[in-house]
Amino acid sequence: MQPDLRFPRQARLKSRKAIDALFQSGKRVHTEDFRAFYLFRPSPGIQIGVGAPSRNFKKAVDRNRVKRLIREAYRLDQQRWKDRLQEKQQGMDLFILYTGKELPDFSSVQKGMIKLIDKIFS
RNA sequence: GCUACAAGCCAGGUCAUCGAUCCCGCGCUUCCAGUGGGGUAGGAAAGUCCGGACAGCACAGAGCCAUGCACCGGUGAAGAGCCGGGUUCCGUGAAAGCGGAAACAGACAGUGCCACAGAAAAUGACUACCGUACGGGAAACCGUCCGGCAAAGGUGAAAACGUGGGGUAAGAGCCCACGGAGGGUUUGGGUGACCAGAUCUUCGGGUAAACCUUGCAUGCUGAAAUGCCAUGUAUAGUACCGAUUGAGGGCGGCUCGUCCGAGGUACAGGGUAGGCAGCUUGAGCCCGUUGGGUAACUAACGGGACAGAUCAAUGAUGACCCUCGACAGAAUCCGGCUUAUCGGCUUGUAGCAUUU
RNA sequence: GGUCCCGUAGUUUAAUGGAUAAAACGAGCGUUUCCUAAACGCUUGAUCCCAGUUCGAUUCUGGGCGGGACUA
Repeated sequence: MQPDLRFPRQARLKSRKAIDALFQSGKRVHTEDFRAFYLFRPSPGIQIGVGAPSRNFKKAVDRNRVKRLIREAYRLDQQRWKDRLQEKQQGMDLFILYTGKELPDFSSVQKGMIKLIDKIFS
């Protein structure tokens, strides 16, 4: 069966308030190139936001590129996240920051995301 | 054909799969899910350096301050932009000319400053030159005092109109000729800056991106503006000021005028920070034809295309082709300027080579 | 998005338009000590970049680059 690869507005972290709360009280996890803030909540579903610091990427073009790669990697692999959440019977808010200094390519972002999942759910 | 310069233009393409956002249609009337179609980064989107539109501030008054601009004409909504012209300077040249550059009002309104060097850096006098007197000496001449003078010397970034002649004790725009510069009056040409000339007069630098003077202009704040809806709290506490004897405020500052005016300021603390409008089609842009203008630009007609997100879309992956892809990402919108930029195309100018 | 400020040795500060750019701390070397510290002496090293104004710019003007603050 064809997996659902859509990435509608509801799946994104939309509220500034929610983002502030996530940064204030969410848990954080690091891998070598990523940092994730996350917060489990009882209501089902997942909302995700992405970011790239202007400290590491001075040009807006590069920041856009990084954010697009992360978003795309999540979109194509979102079933993996949903399955894990299904096991825990919870929903979550998630914010992923790219903290590496070099502009990544798509496959390295994909690998990094898989490491993140393992770290968060282990 | 190659090279250099200038101006203008383009800013990899195609296919497949999976997405995002906006608009239109279908969907059950609306909404939602779903579904079909279409649009979706730039020449600089950048810097925020100028100029506006738009919005708000009760009216947007007077004076002073402050700020900005600074040859003339045109263009345009406007400008520190653009176009044309003038002047000055630079390059080239025998010259005519050609090419380039310029924050280009005033140093004859006033004040300040000009290191080192030099006598002196602005009513100049060290050496030198000249004269009288006195002293010495046979004389040439030397010394001292007083006076004259500003040609010569050296210093410096800059030294007191230049050259030649007359003149004189020695000299000097002191006088004359030619030339240069400033000011007044005036004639002709030009819309004007200015140019050409006449006449009188003056001749001691530089610096205004030093203060300043003159002329002109400017109300301020910026889409986190602003309007509306929703949610929520505390109409509470402490201190000071004030209520017609007026606190405080009225969007650069001060003063005056005028208007509003019953609350204001500080401390501590509490709450909200969600949505809609503004928001994308406008003094618009591009192409073509004709007309006007040296040009910038403009008029008429015909045709064409227009991103609209709001935690923030405009993308990802794969394949193929080629010249192997630079700088770079909209956030209210326009007109300019500046800066970044791989490669390519067109036109013009100059030089070189080749062919006829 | 908007408004504003600042760039001087490795760091923190100075310097009327006059250049040999000053000081403290630091760093390096030396003296002293059995060794270290302290002390003393010596040395090192800078005006963010490009133009312009001026005889002459750290300073004045324009442009660029970099950093920072404020703003519902």
